[in-house]
Amino acid sequence: MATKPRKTRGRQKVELKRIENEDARYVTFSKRKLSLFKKAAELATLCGAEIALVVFSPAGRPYSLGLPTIDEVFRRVLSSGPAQVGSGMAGHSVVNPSAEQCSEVAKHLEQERSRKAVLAKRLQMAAPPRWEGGLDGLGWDELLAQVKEVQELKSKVDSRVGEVLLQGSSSSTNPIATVDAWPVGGSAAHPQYRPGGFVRFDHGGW
Amino acid sequence: MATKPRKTRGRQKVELKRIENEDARYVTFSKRKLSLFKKAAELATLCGAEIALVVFSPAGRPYSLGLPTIDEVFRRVLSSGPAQVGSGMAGHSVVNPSAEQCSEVAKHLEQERSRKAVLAKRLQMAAPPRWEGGLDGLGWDELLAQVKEVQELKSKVDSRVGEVLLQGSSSSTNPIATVDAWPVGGSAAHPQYRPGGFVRFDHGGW
DNA sequence: AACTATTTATAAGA
DNA sequence: TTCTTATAAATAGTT
Repeated sequence: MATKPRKTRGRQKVELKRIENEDARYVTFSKRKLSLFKKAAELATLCGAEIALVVFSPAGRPYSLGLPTIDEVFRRVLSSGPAQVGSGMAGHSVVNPSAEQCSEVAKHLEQERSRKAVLAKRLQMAAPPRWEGGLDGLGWDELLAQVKEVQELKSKVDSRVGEVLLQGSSSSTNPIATVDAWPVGGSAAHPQYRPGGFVRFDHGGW
Repeated sequence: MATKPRKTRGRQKVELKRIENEDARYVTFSKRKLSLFKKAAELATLCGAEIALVVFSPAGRPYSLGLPTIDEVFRRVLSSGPAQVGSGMAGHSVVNPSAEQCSEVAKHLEQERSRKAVLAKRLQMAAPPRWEGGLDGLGWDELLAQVKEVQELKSKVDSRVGEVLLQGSSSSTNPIATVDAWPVGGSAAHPQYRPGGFVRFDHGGW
């Protein structure tokens, strides 16, 4: 009988060098970024590891993930116990922090919050910073600060994204969330919150 | 004939929750951390993405990866062109930065260097910071600063680690490098540089 | 640390 | 971009 005509060649072994074809590079970036975040989230959940991950797309768009949440780290510092990190954010116990500790943390949180507000506005006003061009005027400290701010701004949603990524197991028909660190266009790319489900961000292609 | 006695049960589907058995958790952490870093390095190489990744082990040991190098980012900012990131650090062209830009960057680098020296010493003196306990006295800013410093301190070696990870393809018999963000014991865990090869860090088991 | 049987990730193609 | 399919890789459980 005739040789069976394969529908695809299956996964091909790929050379570890820059993908020159732009379309292919974009597609690969999207796919691999997603699974990288997924793997990171899995590592955090399975092993109780803390993870911070920032990825800049070839076009300069930032994506970030932070586990656990900033606030959660705070609680852990307060409780200063061995504290379970493992199963996501669930089941964490705060062991009666002293009044002094509380005010200390409250102060920090307050500072962070106001700084966030300022920077959030600034980021919305300014064109999205890119690695390609437009960074000439910035010093290293400013670059780092910007990355840091992005992480902070996104930490909350990111932690939820982490949960979502973990839910989306092998057989996922679910849409899986990715994070766009800041609004890309003027209005088209705002995050869409879904009450009972997960947080999804449009990221304008990639 | 008799049923073939399987040597192993093969890979088992695993539940996405904290691994309670300590030994298994450590082993899994080691394995998965390695491949996470590998995947990150691959994404950077294949798609020209910039990546920063920090992982705290369940015991609080930090591992980090930064692609490309801090210095490289600097050069890219200077040249402010589209700049190729793809194939690692190779083939990058600096397009004649102005004298003003040079001194600007030199200043920043100088600052970073002195801060590094100070913090490197401090980190060596102090017990390795852990998420579990011992962080009560630190504010959020200090925590972040510490993570940041770690990233900076390791950026150079990390970029090399990235290269090594990429070389170690499927059939790797090569030892593969991991990064320990700071010396663990008093003297036992210093990085071992190998001129022509790669950088390897002992990380005390995991 | 090495070994396999399986599960996952993914390169191509549609 | 999303779905499919064949194959490359990652990895859980053992030794």
